[in-house]
Amino acid sequence: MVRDNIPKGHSTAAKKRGHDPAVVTLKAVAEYVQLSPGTVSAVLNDSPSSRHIPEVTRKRIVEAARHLNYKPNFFARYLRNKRTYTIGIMLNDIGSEYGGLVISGIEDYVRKKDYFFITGVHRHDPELFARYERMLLERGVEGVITLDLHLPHSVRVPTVAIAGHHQHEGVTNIVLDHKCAARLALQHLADLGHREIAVLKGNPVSADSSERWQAIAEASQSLGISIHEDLVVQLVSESTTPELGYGPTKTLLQRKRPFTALFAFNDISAIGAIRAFQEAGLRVPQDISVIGFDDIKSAAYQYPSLTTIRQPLWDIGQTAAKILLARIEGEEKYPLQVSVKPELIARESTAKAAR
Amino acid sequence: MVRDNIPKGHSTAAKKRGHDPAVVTLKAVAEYVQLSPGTVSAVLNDSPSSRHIPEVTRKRIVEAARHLNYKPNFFARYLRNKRTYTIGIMLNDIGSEYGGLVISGIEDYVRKKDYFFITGVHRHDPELFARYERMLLERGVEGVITLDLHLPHSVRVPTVAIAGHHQHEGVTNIVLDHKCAARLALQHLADLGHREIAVLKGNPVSADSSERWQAIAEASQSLGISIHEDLVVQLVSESTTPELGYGPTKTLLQRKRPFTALFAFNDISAIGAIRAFQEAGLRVPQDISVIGFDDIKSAAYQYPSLTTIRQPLWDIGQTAAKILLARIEGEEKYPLQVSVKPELIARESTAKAAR
DNA sequence: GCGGCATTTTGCACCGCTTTCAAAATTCAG
DNA sequence: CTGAATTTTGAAAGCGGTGCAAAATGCCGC
Repeated sequence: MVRDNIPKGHSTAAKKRGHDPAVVTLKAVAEYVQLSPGTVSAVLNDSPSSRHIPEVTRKRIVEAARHLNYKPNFFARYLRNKRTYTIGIMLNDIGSEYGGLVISGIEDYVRKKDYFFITGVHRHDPELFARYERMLLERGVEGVITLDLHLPHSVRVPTVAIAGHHQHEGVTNIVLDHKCAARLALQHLADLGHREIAVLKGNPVSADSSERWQAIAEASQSLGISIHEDLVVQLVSESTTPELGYGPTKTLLQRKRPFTALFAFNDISAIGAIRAFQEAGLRVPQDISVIGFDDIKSAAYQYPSLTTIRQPLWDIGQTAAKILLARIEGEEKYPLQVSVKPELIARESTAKAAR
Repeated sequence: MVRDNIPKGHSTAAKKRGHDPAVVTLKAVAEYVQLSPGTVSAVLNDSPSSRHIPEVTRKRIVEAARHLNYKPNFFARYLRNKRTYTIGIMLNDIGSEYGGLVISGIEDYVRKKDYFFITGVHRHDPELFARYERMLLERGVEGVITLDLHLPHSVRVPTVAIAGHHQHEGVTNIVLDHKCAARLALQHLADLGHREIAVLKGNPVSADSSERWQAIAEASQSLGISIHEDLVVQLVSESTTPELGYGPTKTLLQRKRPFTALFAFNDISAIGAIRAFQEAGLRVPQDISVIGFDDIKSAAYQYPSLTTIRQPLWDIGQTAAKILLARIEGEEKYPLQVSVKPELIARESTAKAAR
């Protein structure tokens, strides 16, 4: 497996512990231009106290800094300024399309504002959450965005909770309009003639599970569709792969209660559900219609392509970042809650009810 | 959309610039126990110089620290120790299953060792790479793992390049045995009677593209299968969704040259390809066999489930982390290259050739 | 009661940068 | 040519820790 080893002439971590002459400090620049560090610092930061520094000196300093390739030490600088221009993102898992889309929206915005982000992976485990919360704060994040998390308490920096439902001090919740989502989905199924509808209910550790289920229950009532308890299955896995929906759908089929449509908790579980149906010899959508949730990119490329309730995930990320950075930059007003609208994306996985 | 705004009594970033009395410093602990900061530091770090500190004092200090909830300031500490216990991960995109699996392997290992990781998102864009390289180094990463990247130069900290093919100073490359992979895939197809095989060739920005194609070309030769140039399509999108393979497969079909099997660059493009085939009225695997690459979790839940060449992605992440942390902890020997073996996972998307 | 040794504890310099304040240098009015 | 006004620069404190040389304290026997 291993092809080759070579010994290196110098150690790495050990080396750094002393003074590394390769790294250019402010003092080095100051010596180079024969001025004091204070003056150099003032010029390079264009600080108010540098108002009176003559143009020639200024230019001399700037050029020396460039020439020596001076990079201010991030840590030393923090010690004075208490700024890191960094936000923390607390998410379930790094490999899911859901999280990927949201982060992409966040990244795009914070990059434009010259901020950086670091991630903590909670995996819905309170201990992991606590660990990463500590690490993010230790590293000076100036704000936090959480994804799909029941925040146990408010964090000591400004926070935006995507899919957050508990109102903590200092936290903005960004939530989808679940009532609307449920209505869109169930109306769509009802219009196609479905009356016996099964539901994959989210794992309680997922932040949206309870609200979404609530909304489905209400909407089904008002549409006069009753959802039999035998047709409701709770997702139990914490996987972010189709496995999430595969097992529970098998369970559902075992119950032998007939149904013509399935409303899955999200697209990824819908994909697993379709797999389970097809293994059972049921065709989607001819025998069973399936509707997902989220509209991840893959949904459109499944066969059959997935009808789903779209969440504007990228925009949600963007919005979260925008609100957070505004607060970090001193804005004192912030929304307690931002509600976003879902959209029905009708594709191939839903069709007229068989009967 | 916005539900409510409230004004806050105090600003955030501004507040931090002064001295925040809420945060417990070493000095505060020292005052509390009526000892000097030096003594407290020595005890809390269990440093060699604390040898002579009596057990009672030691206990008193430790308890005070716990009681006051003292947390050493990460930045101040760095300034002395030059340690961050943090590695950087440079990856294409945060929402892909491929990257997710690798990171999961990395995370698992570094967490056990009490390290932390921060990510940079290069999106195969040299400018973005440079930007995030700077930011990671600025923030004191002690090592870097790159994923699916043509590293333009060696980094000034220990580096492990997953799917790295260029030998840079101080870099360990972890590579898959592509010859073996190509042989496994083509032999499998040949055994099923396929002779006209199409290939989705990776986008050149992907690190493995060239080696993989090379290996396929060689293996096909030695198996006596010739791959016609009309049956080779280059992936051009930089998407990490099935879209990646969908368009190119349409192109392939337009060329009208018959084939019975497709070897996709990876699973995600294979999924897009299958979609394209099915839209064209071609059944997989009855009309066309499709084989993917990577064995991401979703592969098993597609319909048809995907035959693929498995890369042990989680293990690769784990191995990368292990090698990197060993170097950071002072190990001077390290492998220049680690080669890992692929595996054929035969599922439903491949079958006997139609003719 | 005191020197001498061992045990505890304390200053202090430094990591690299920012910022204030005062001093030095220069210019200018009279 | 003097003194004030203005421009330019430097010295120093401090952010929060670490680590070491040196000081303070305690304890022993004589």
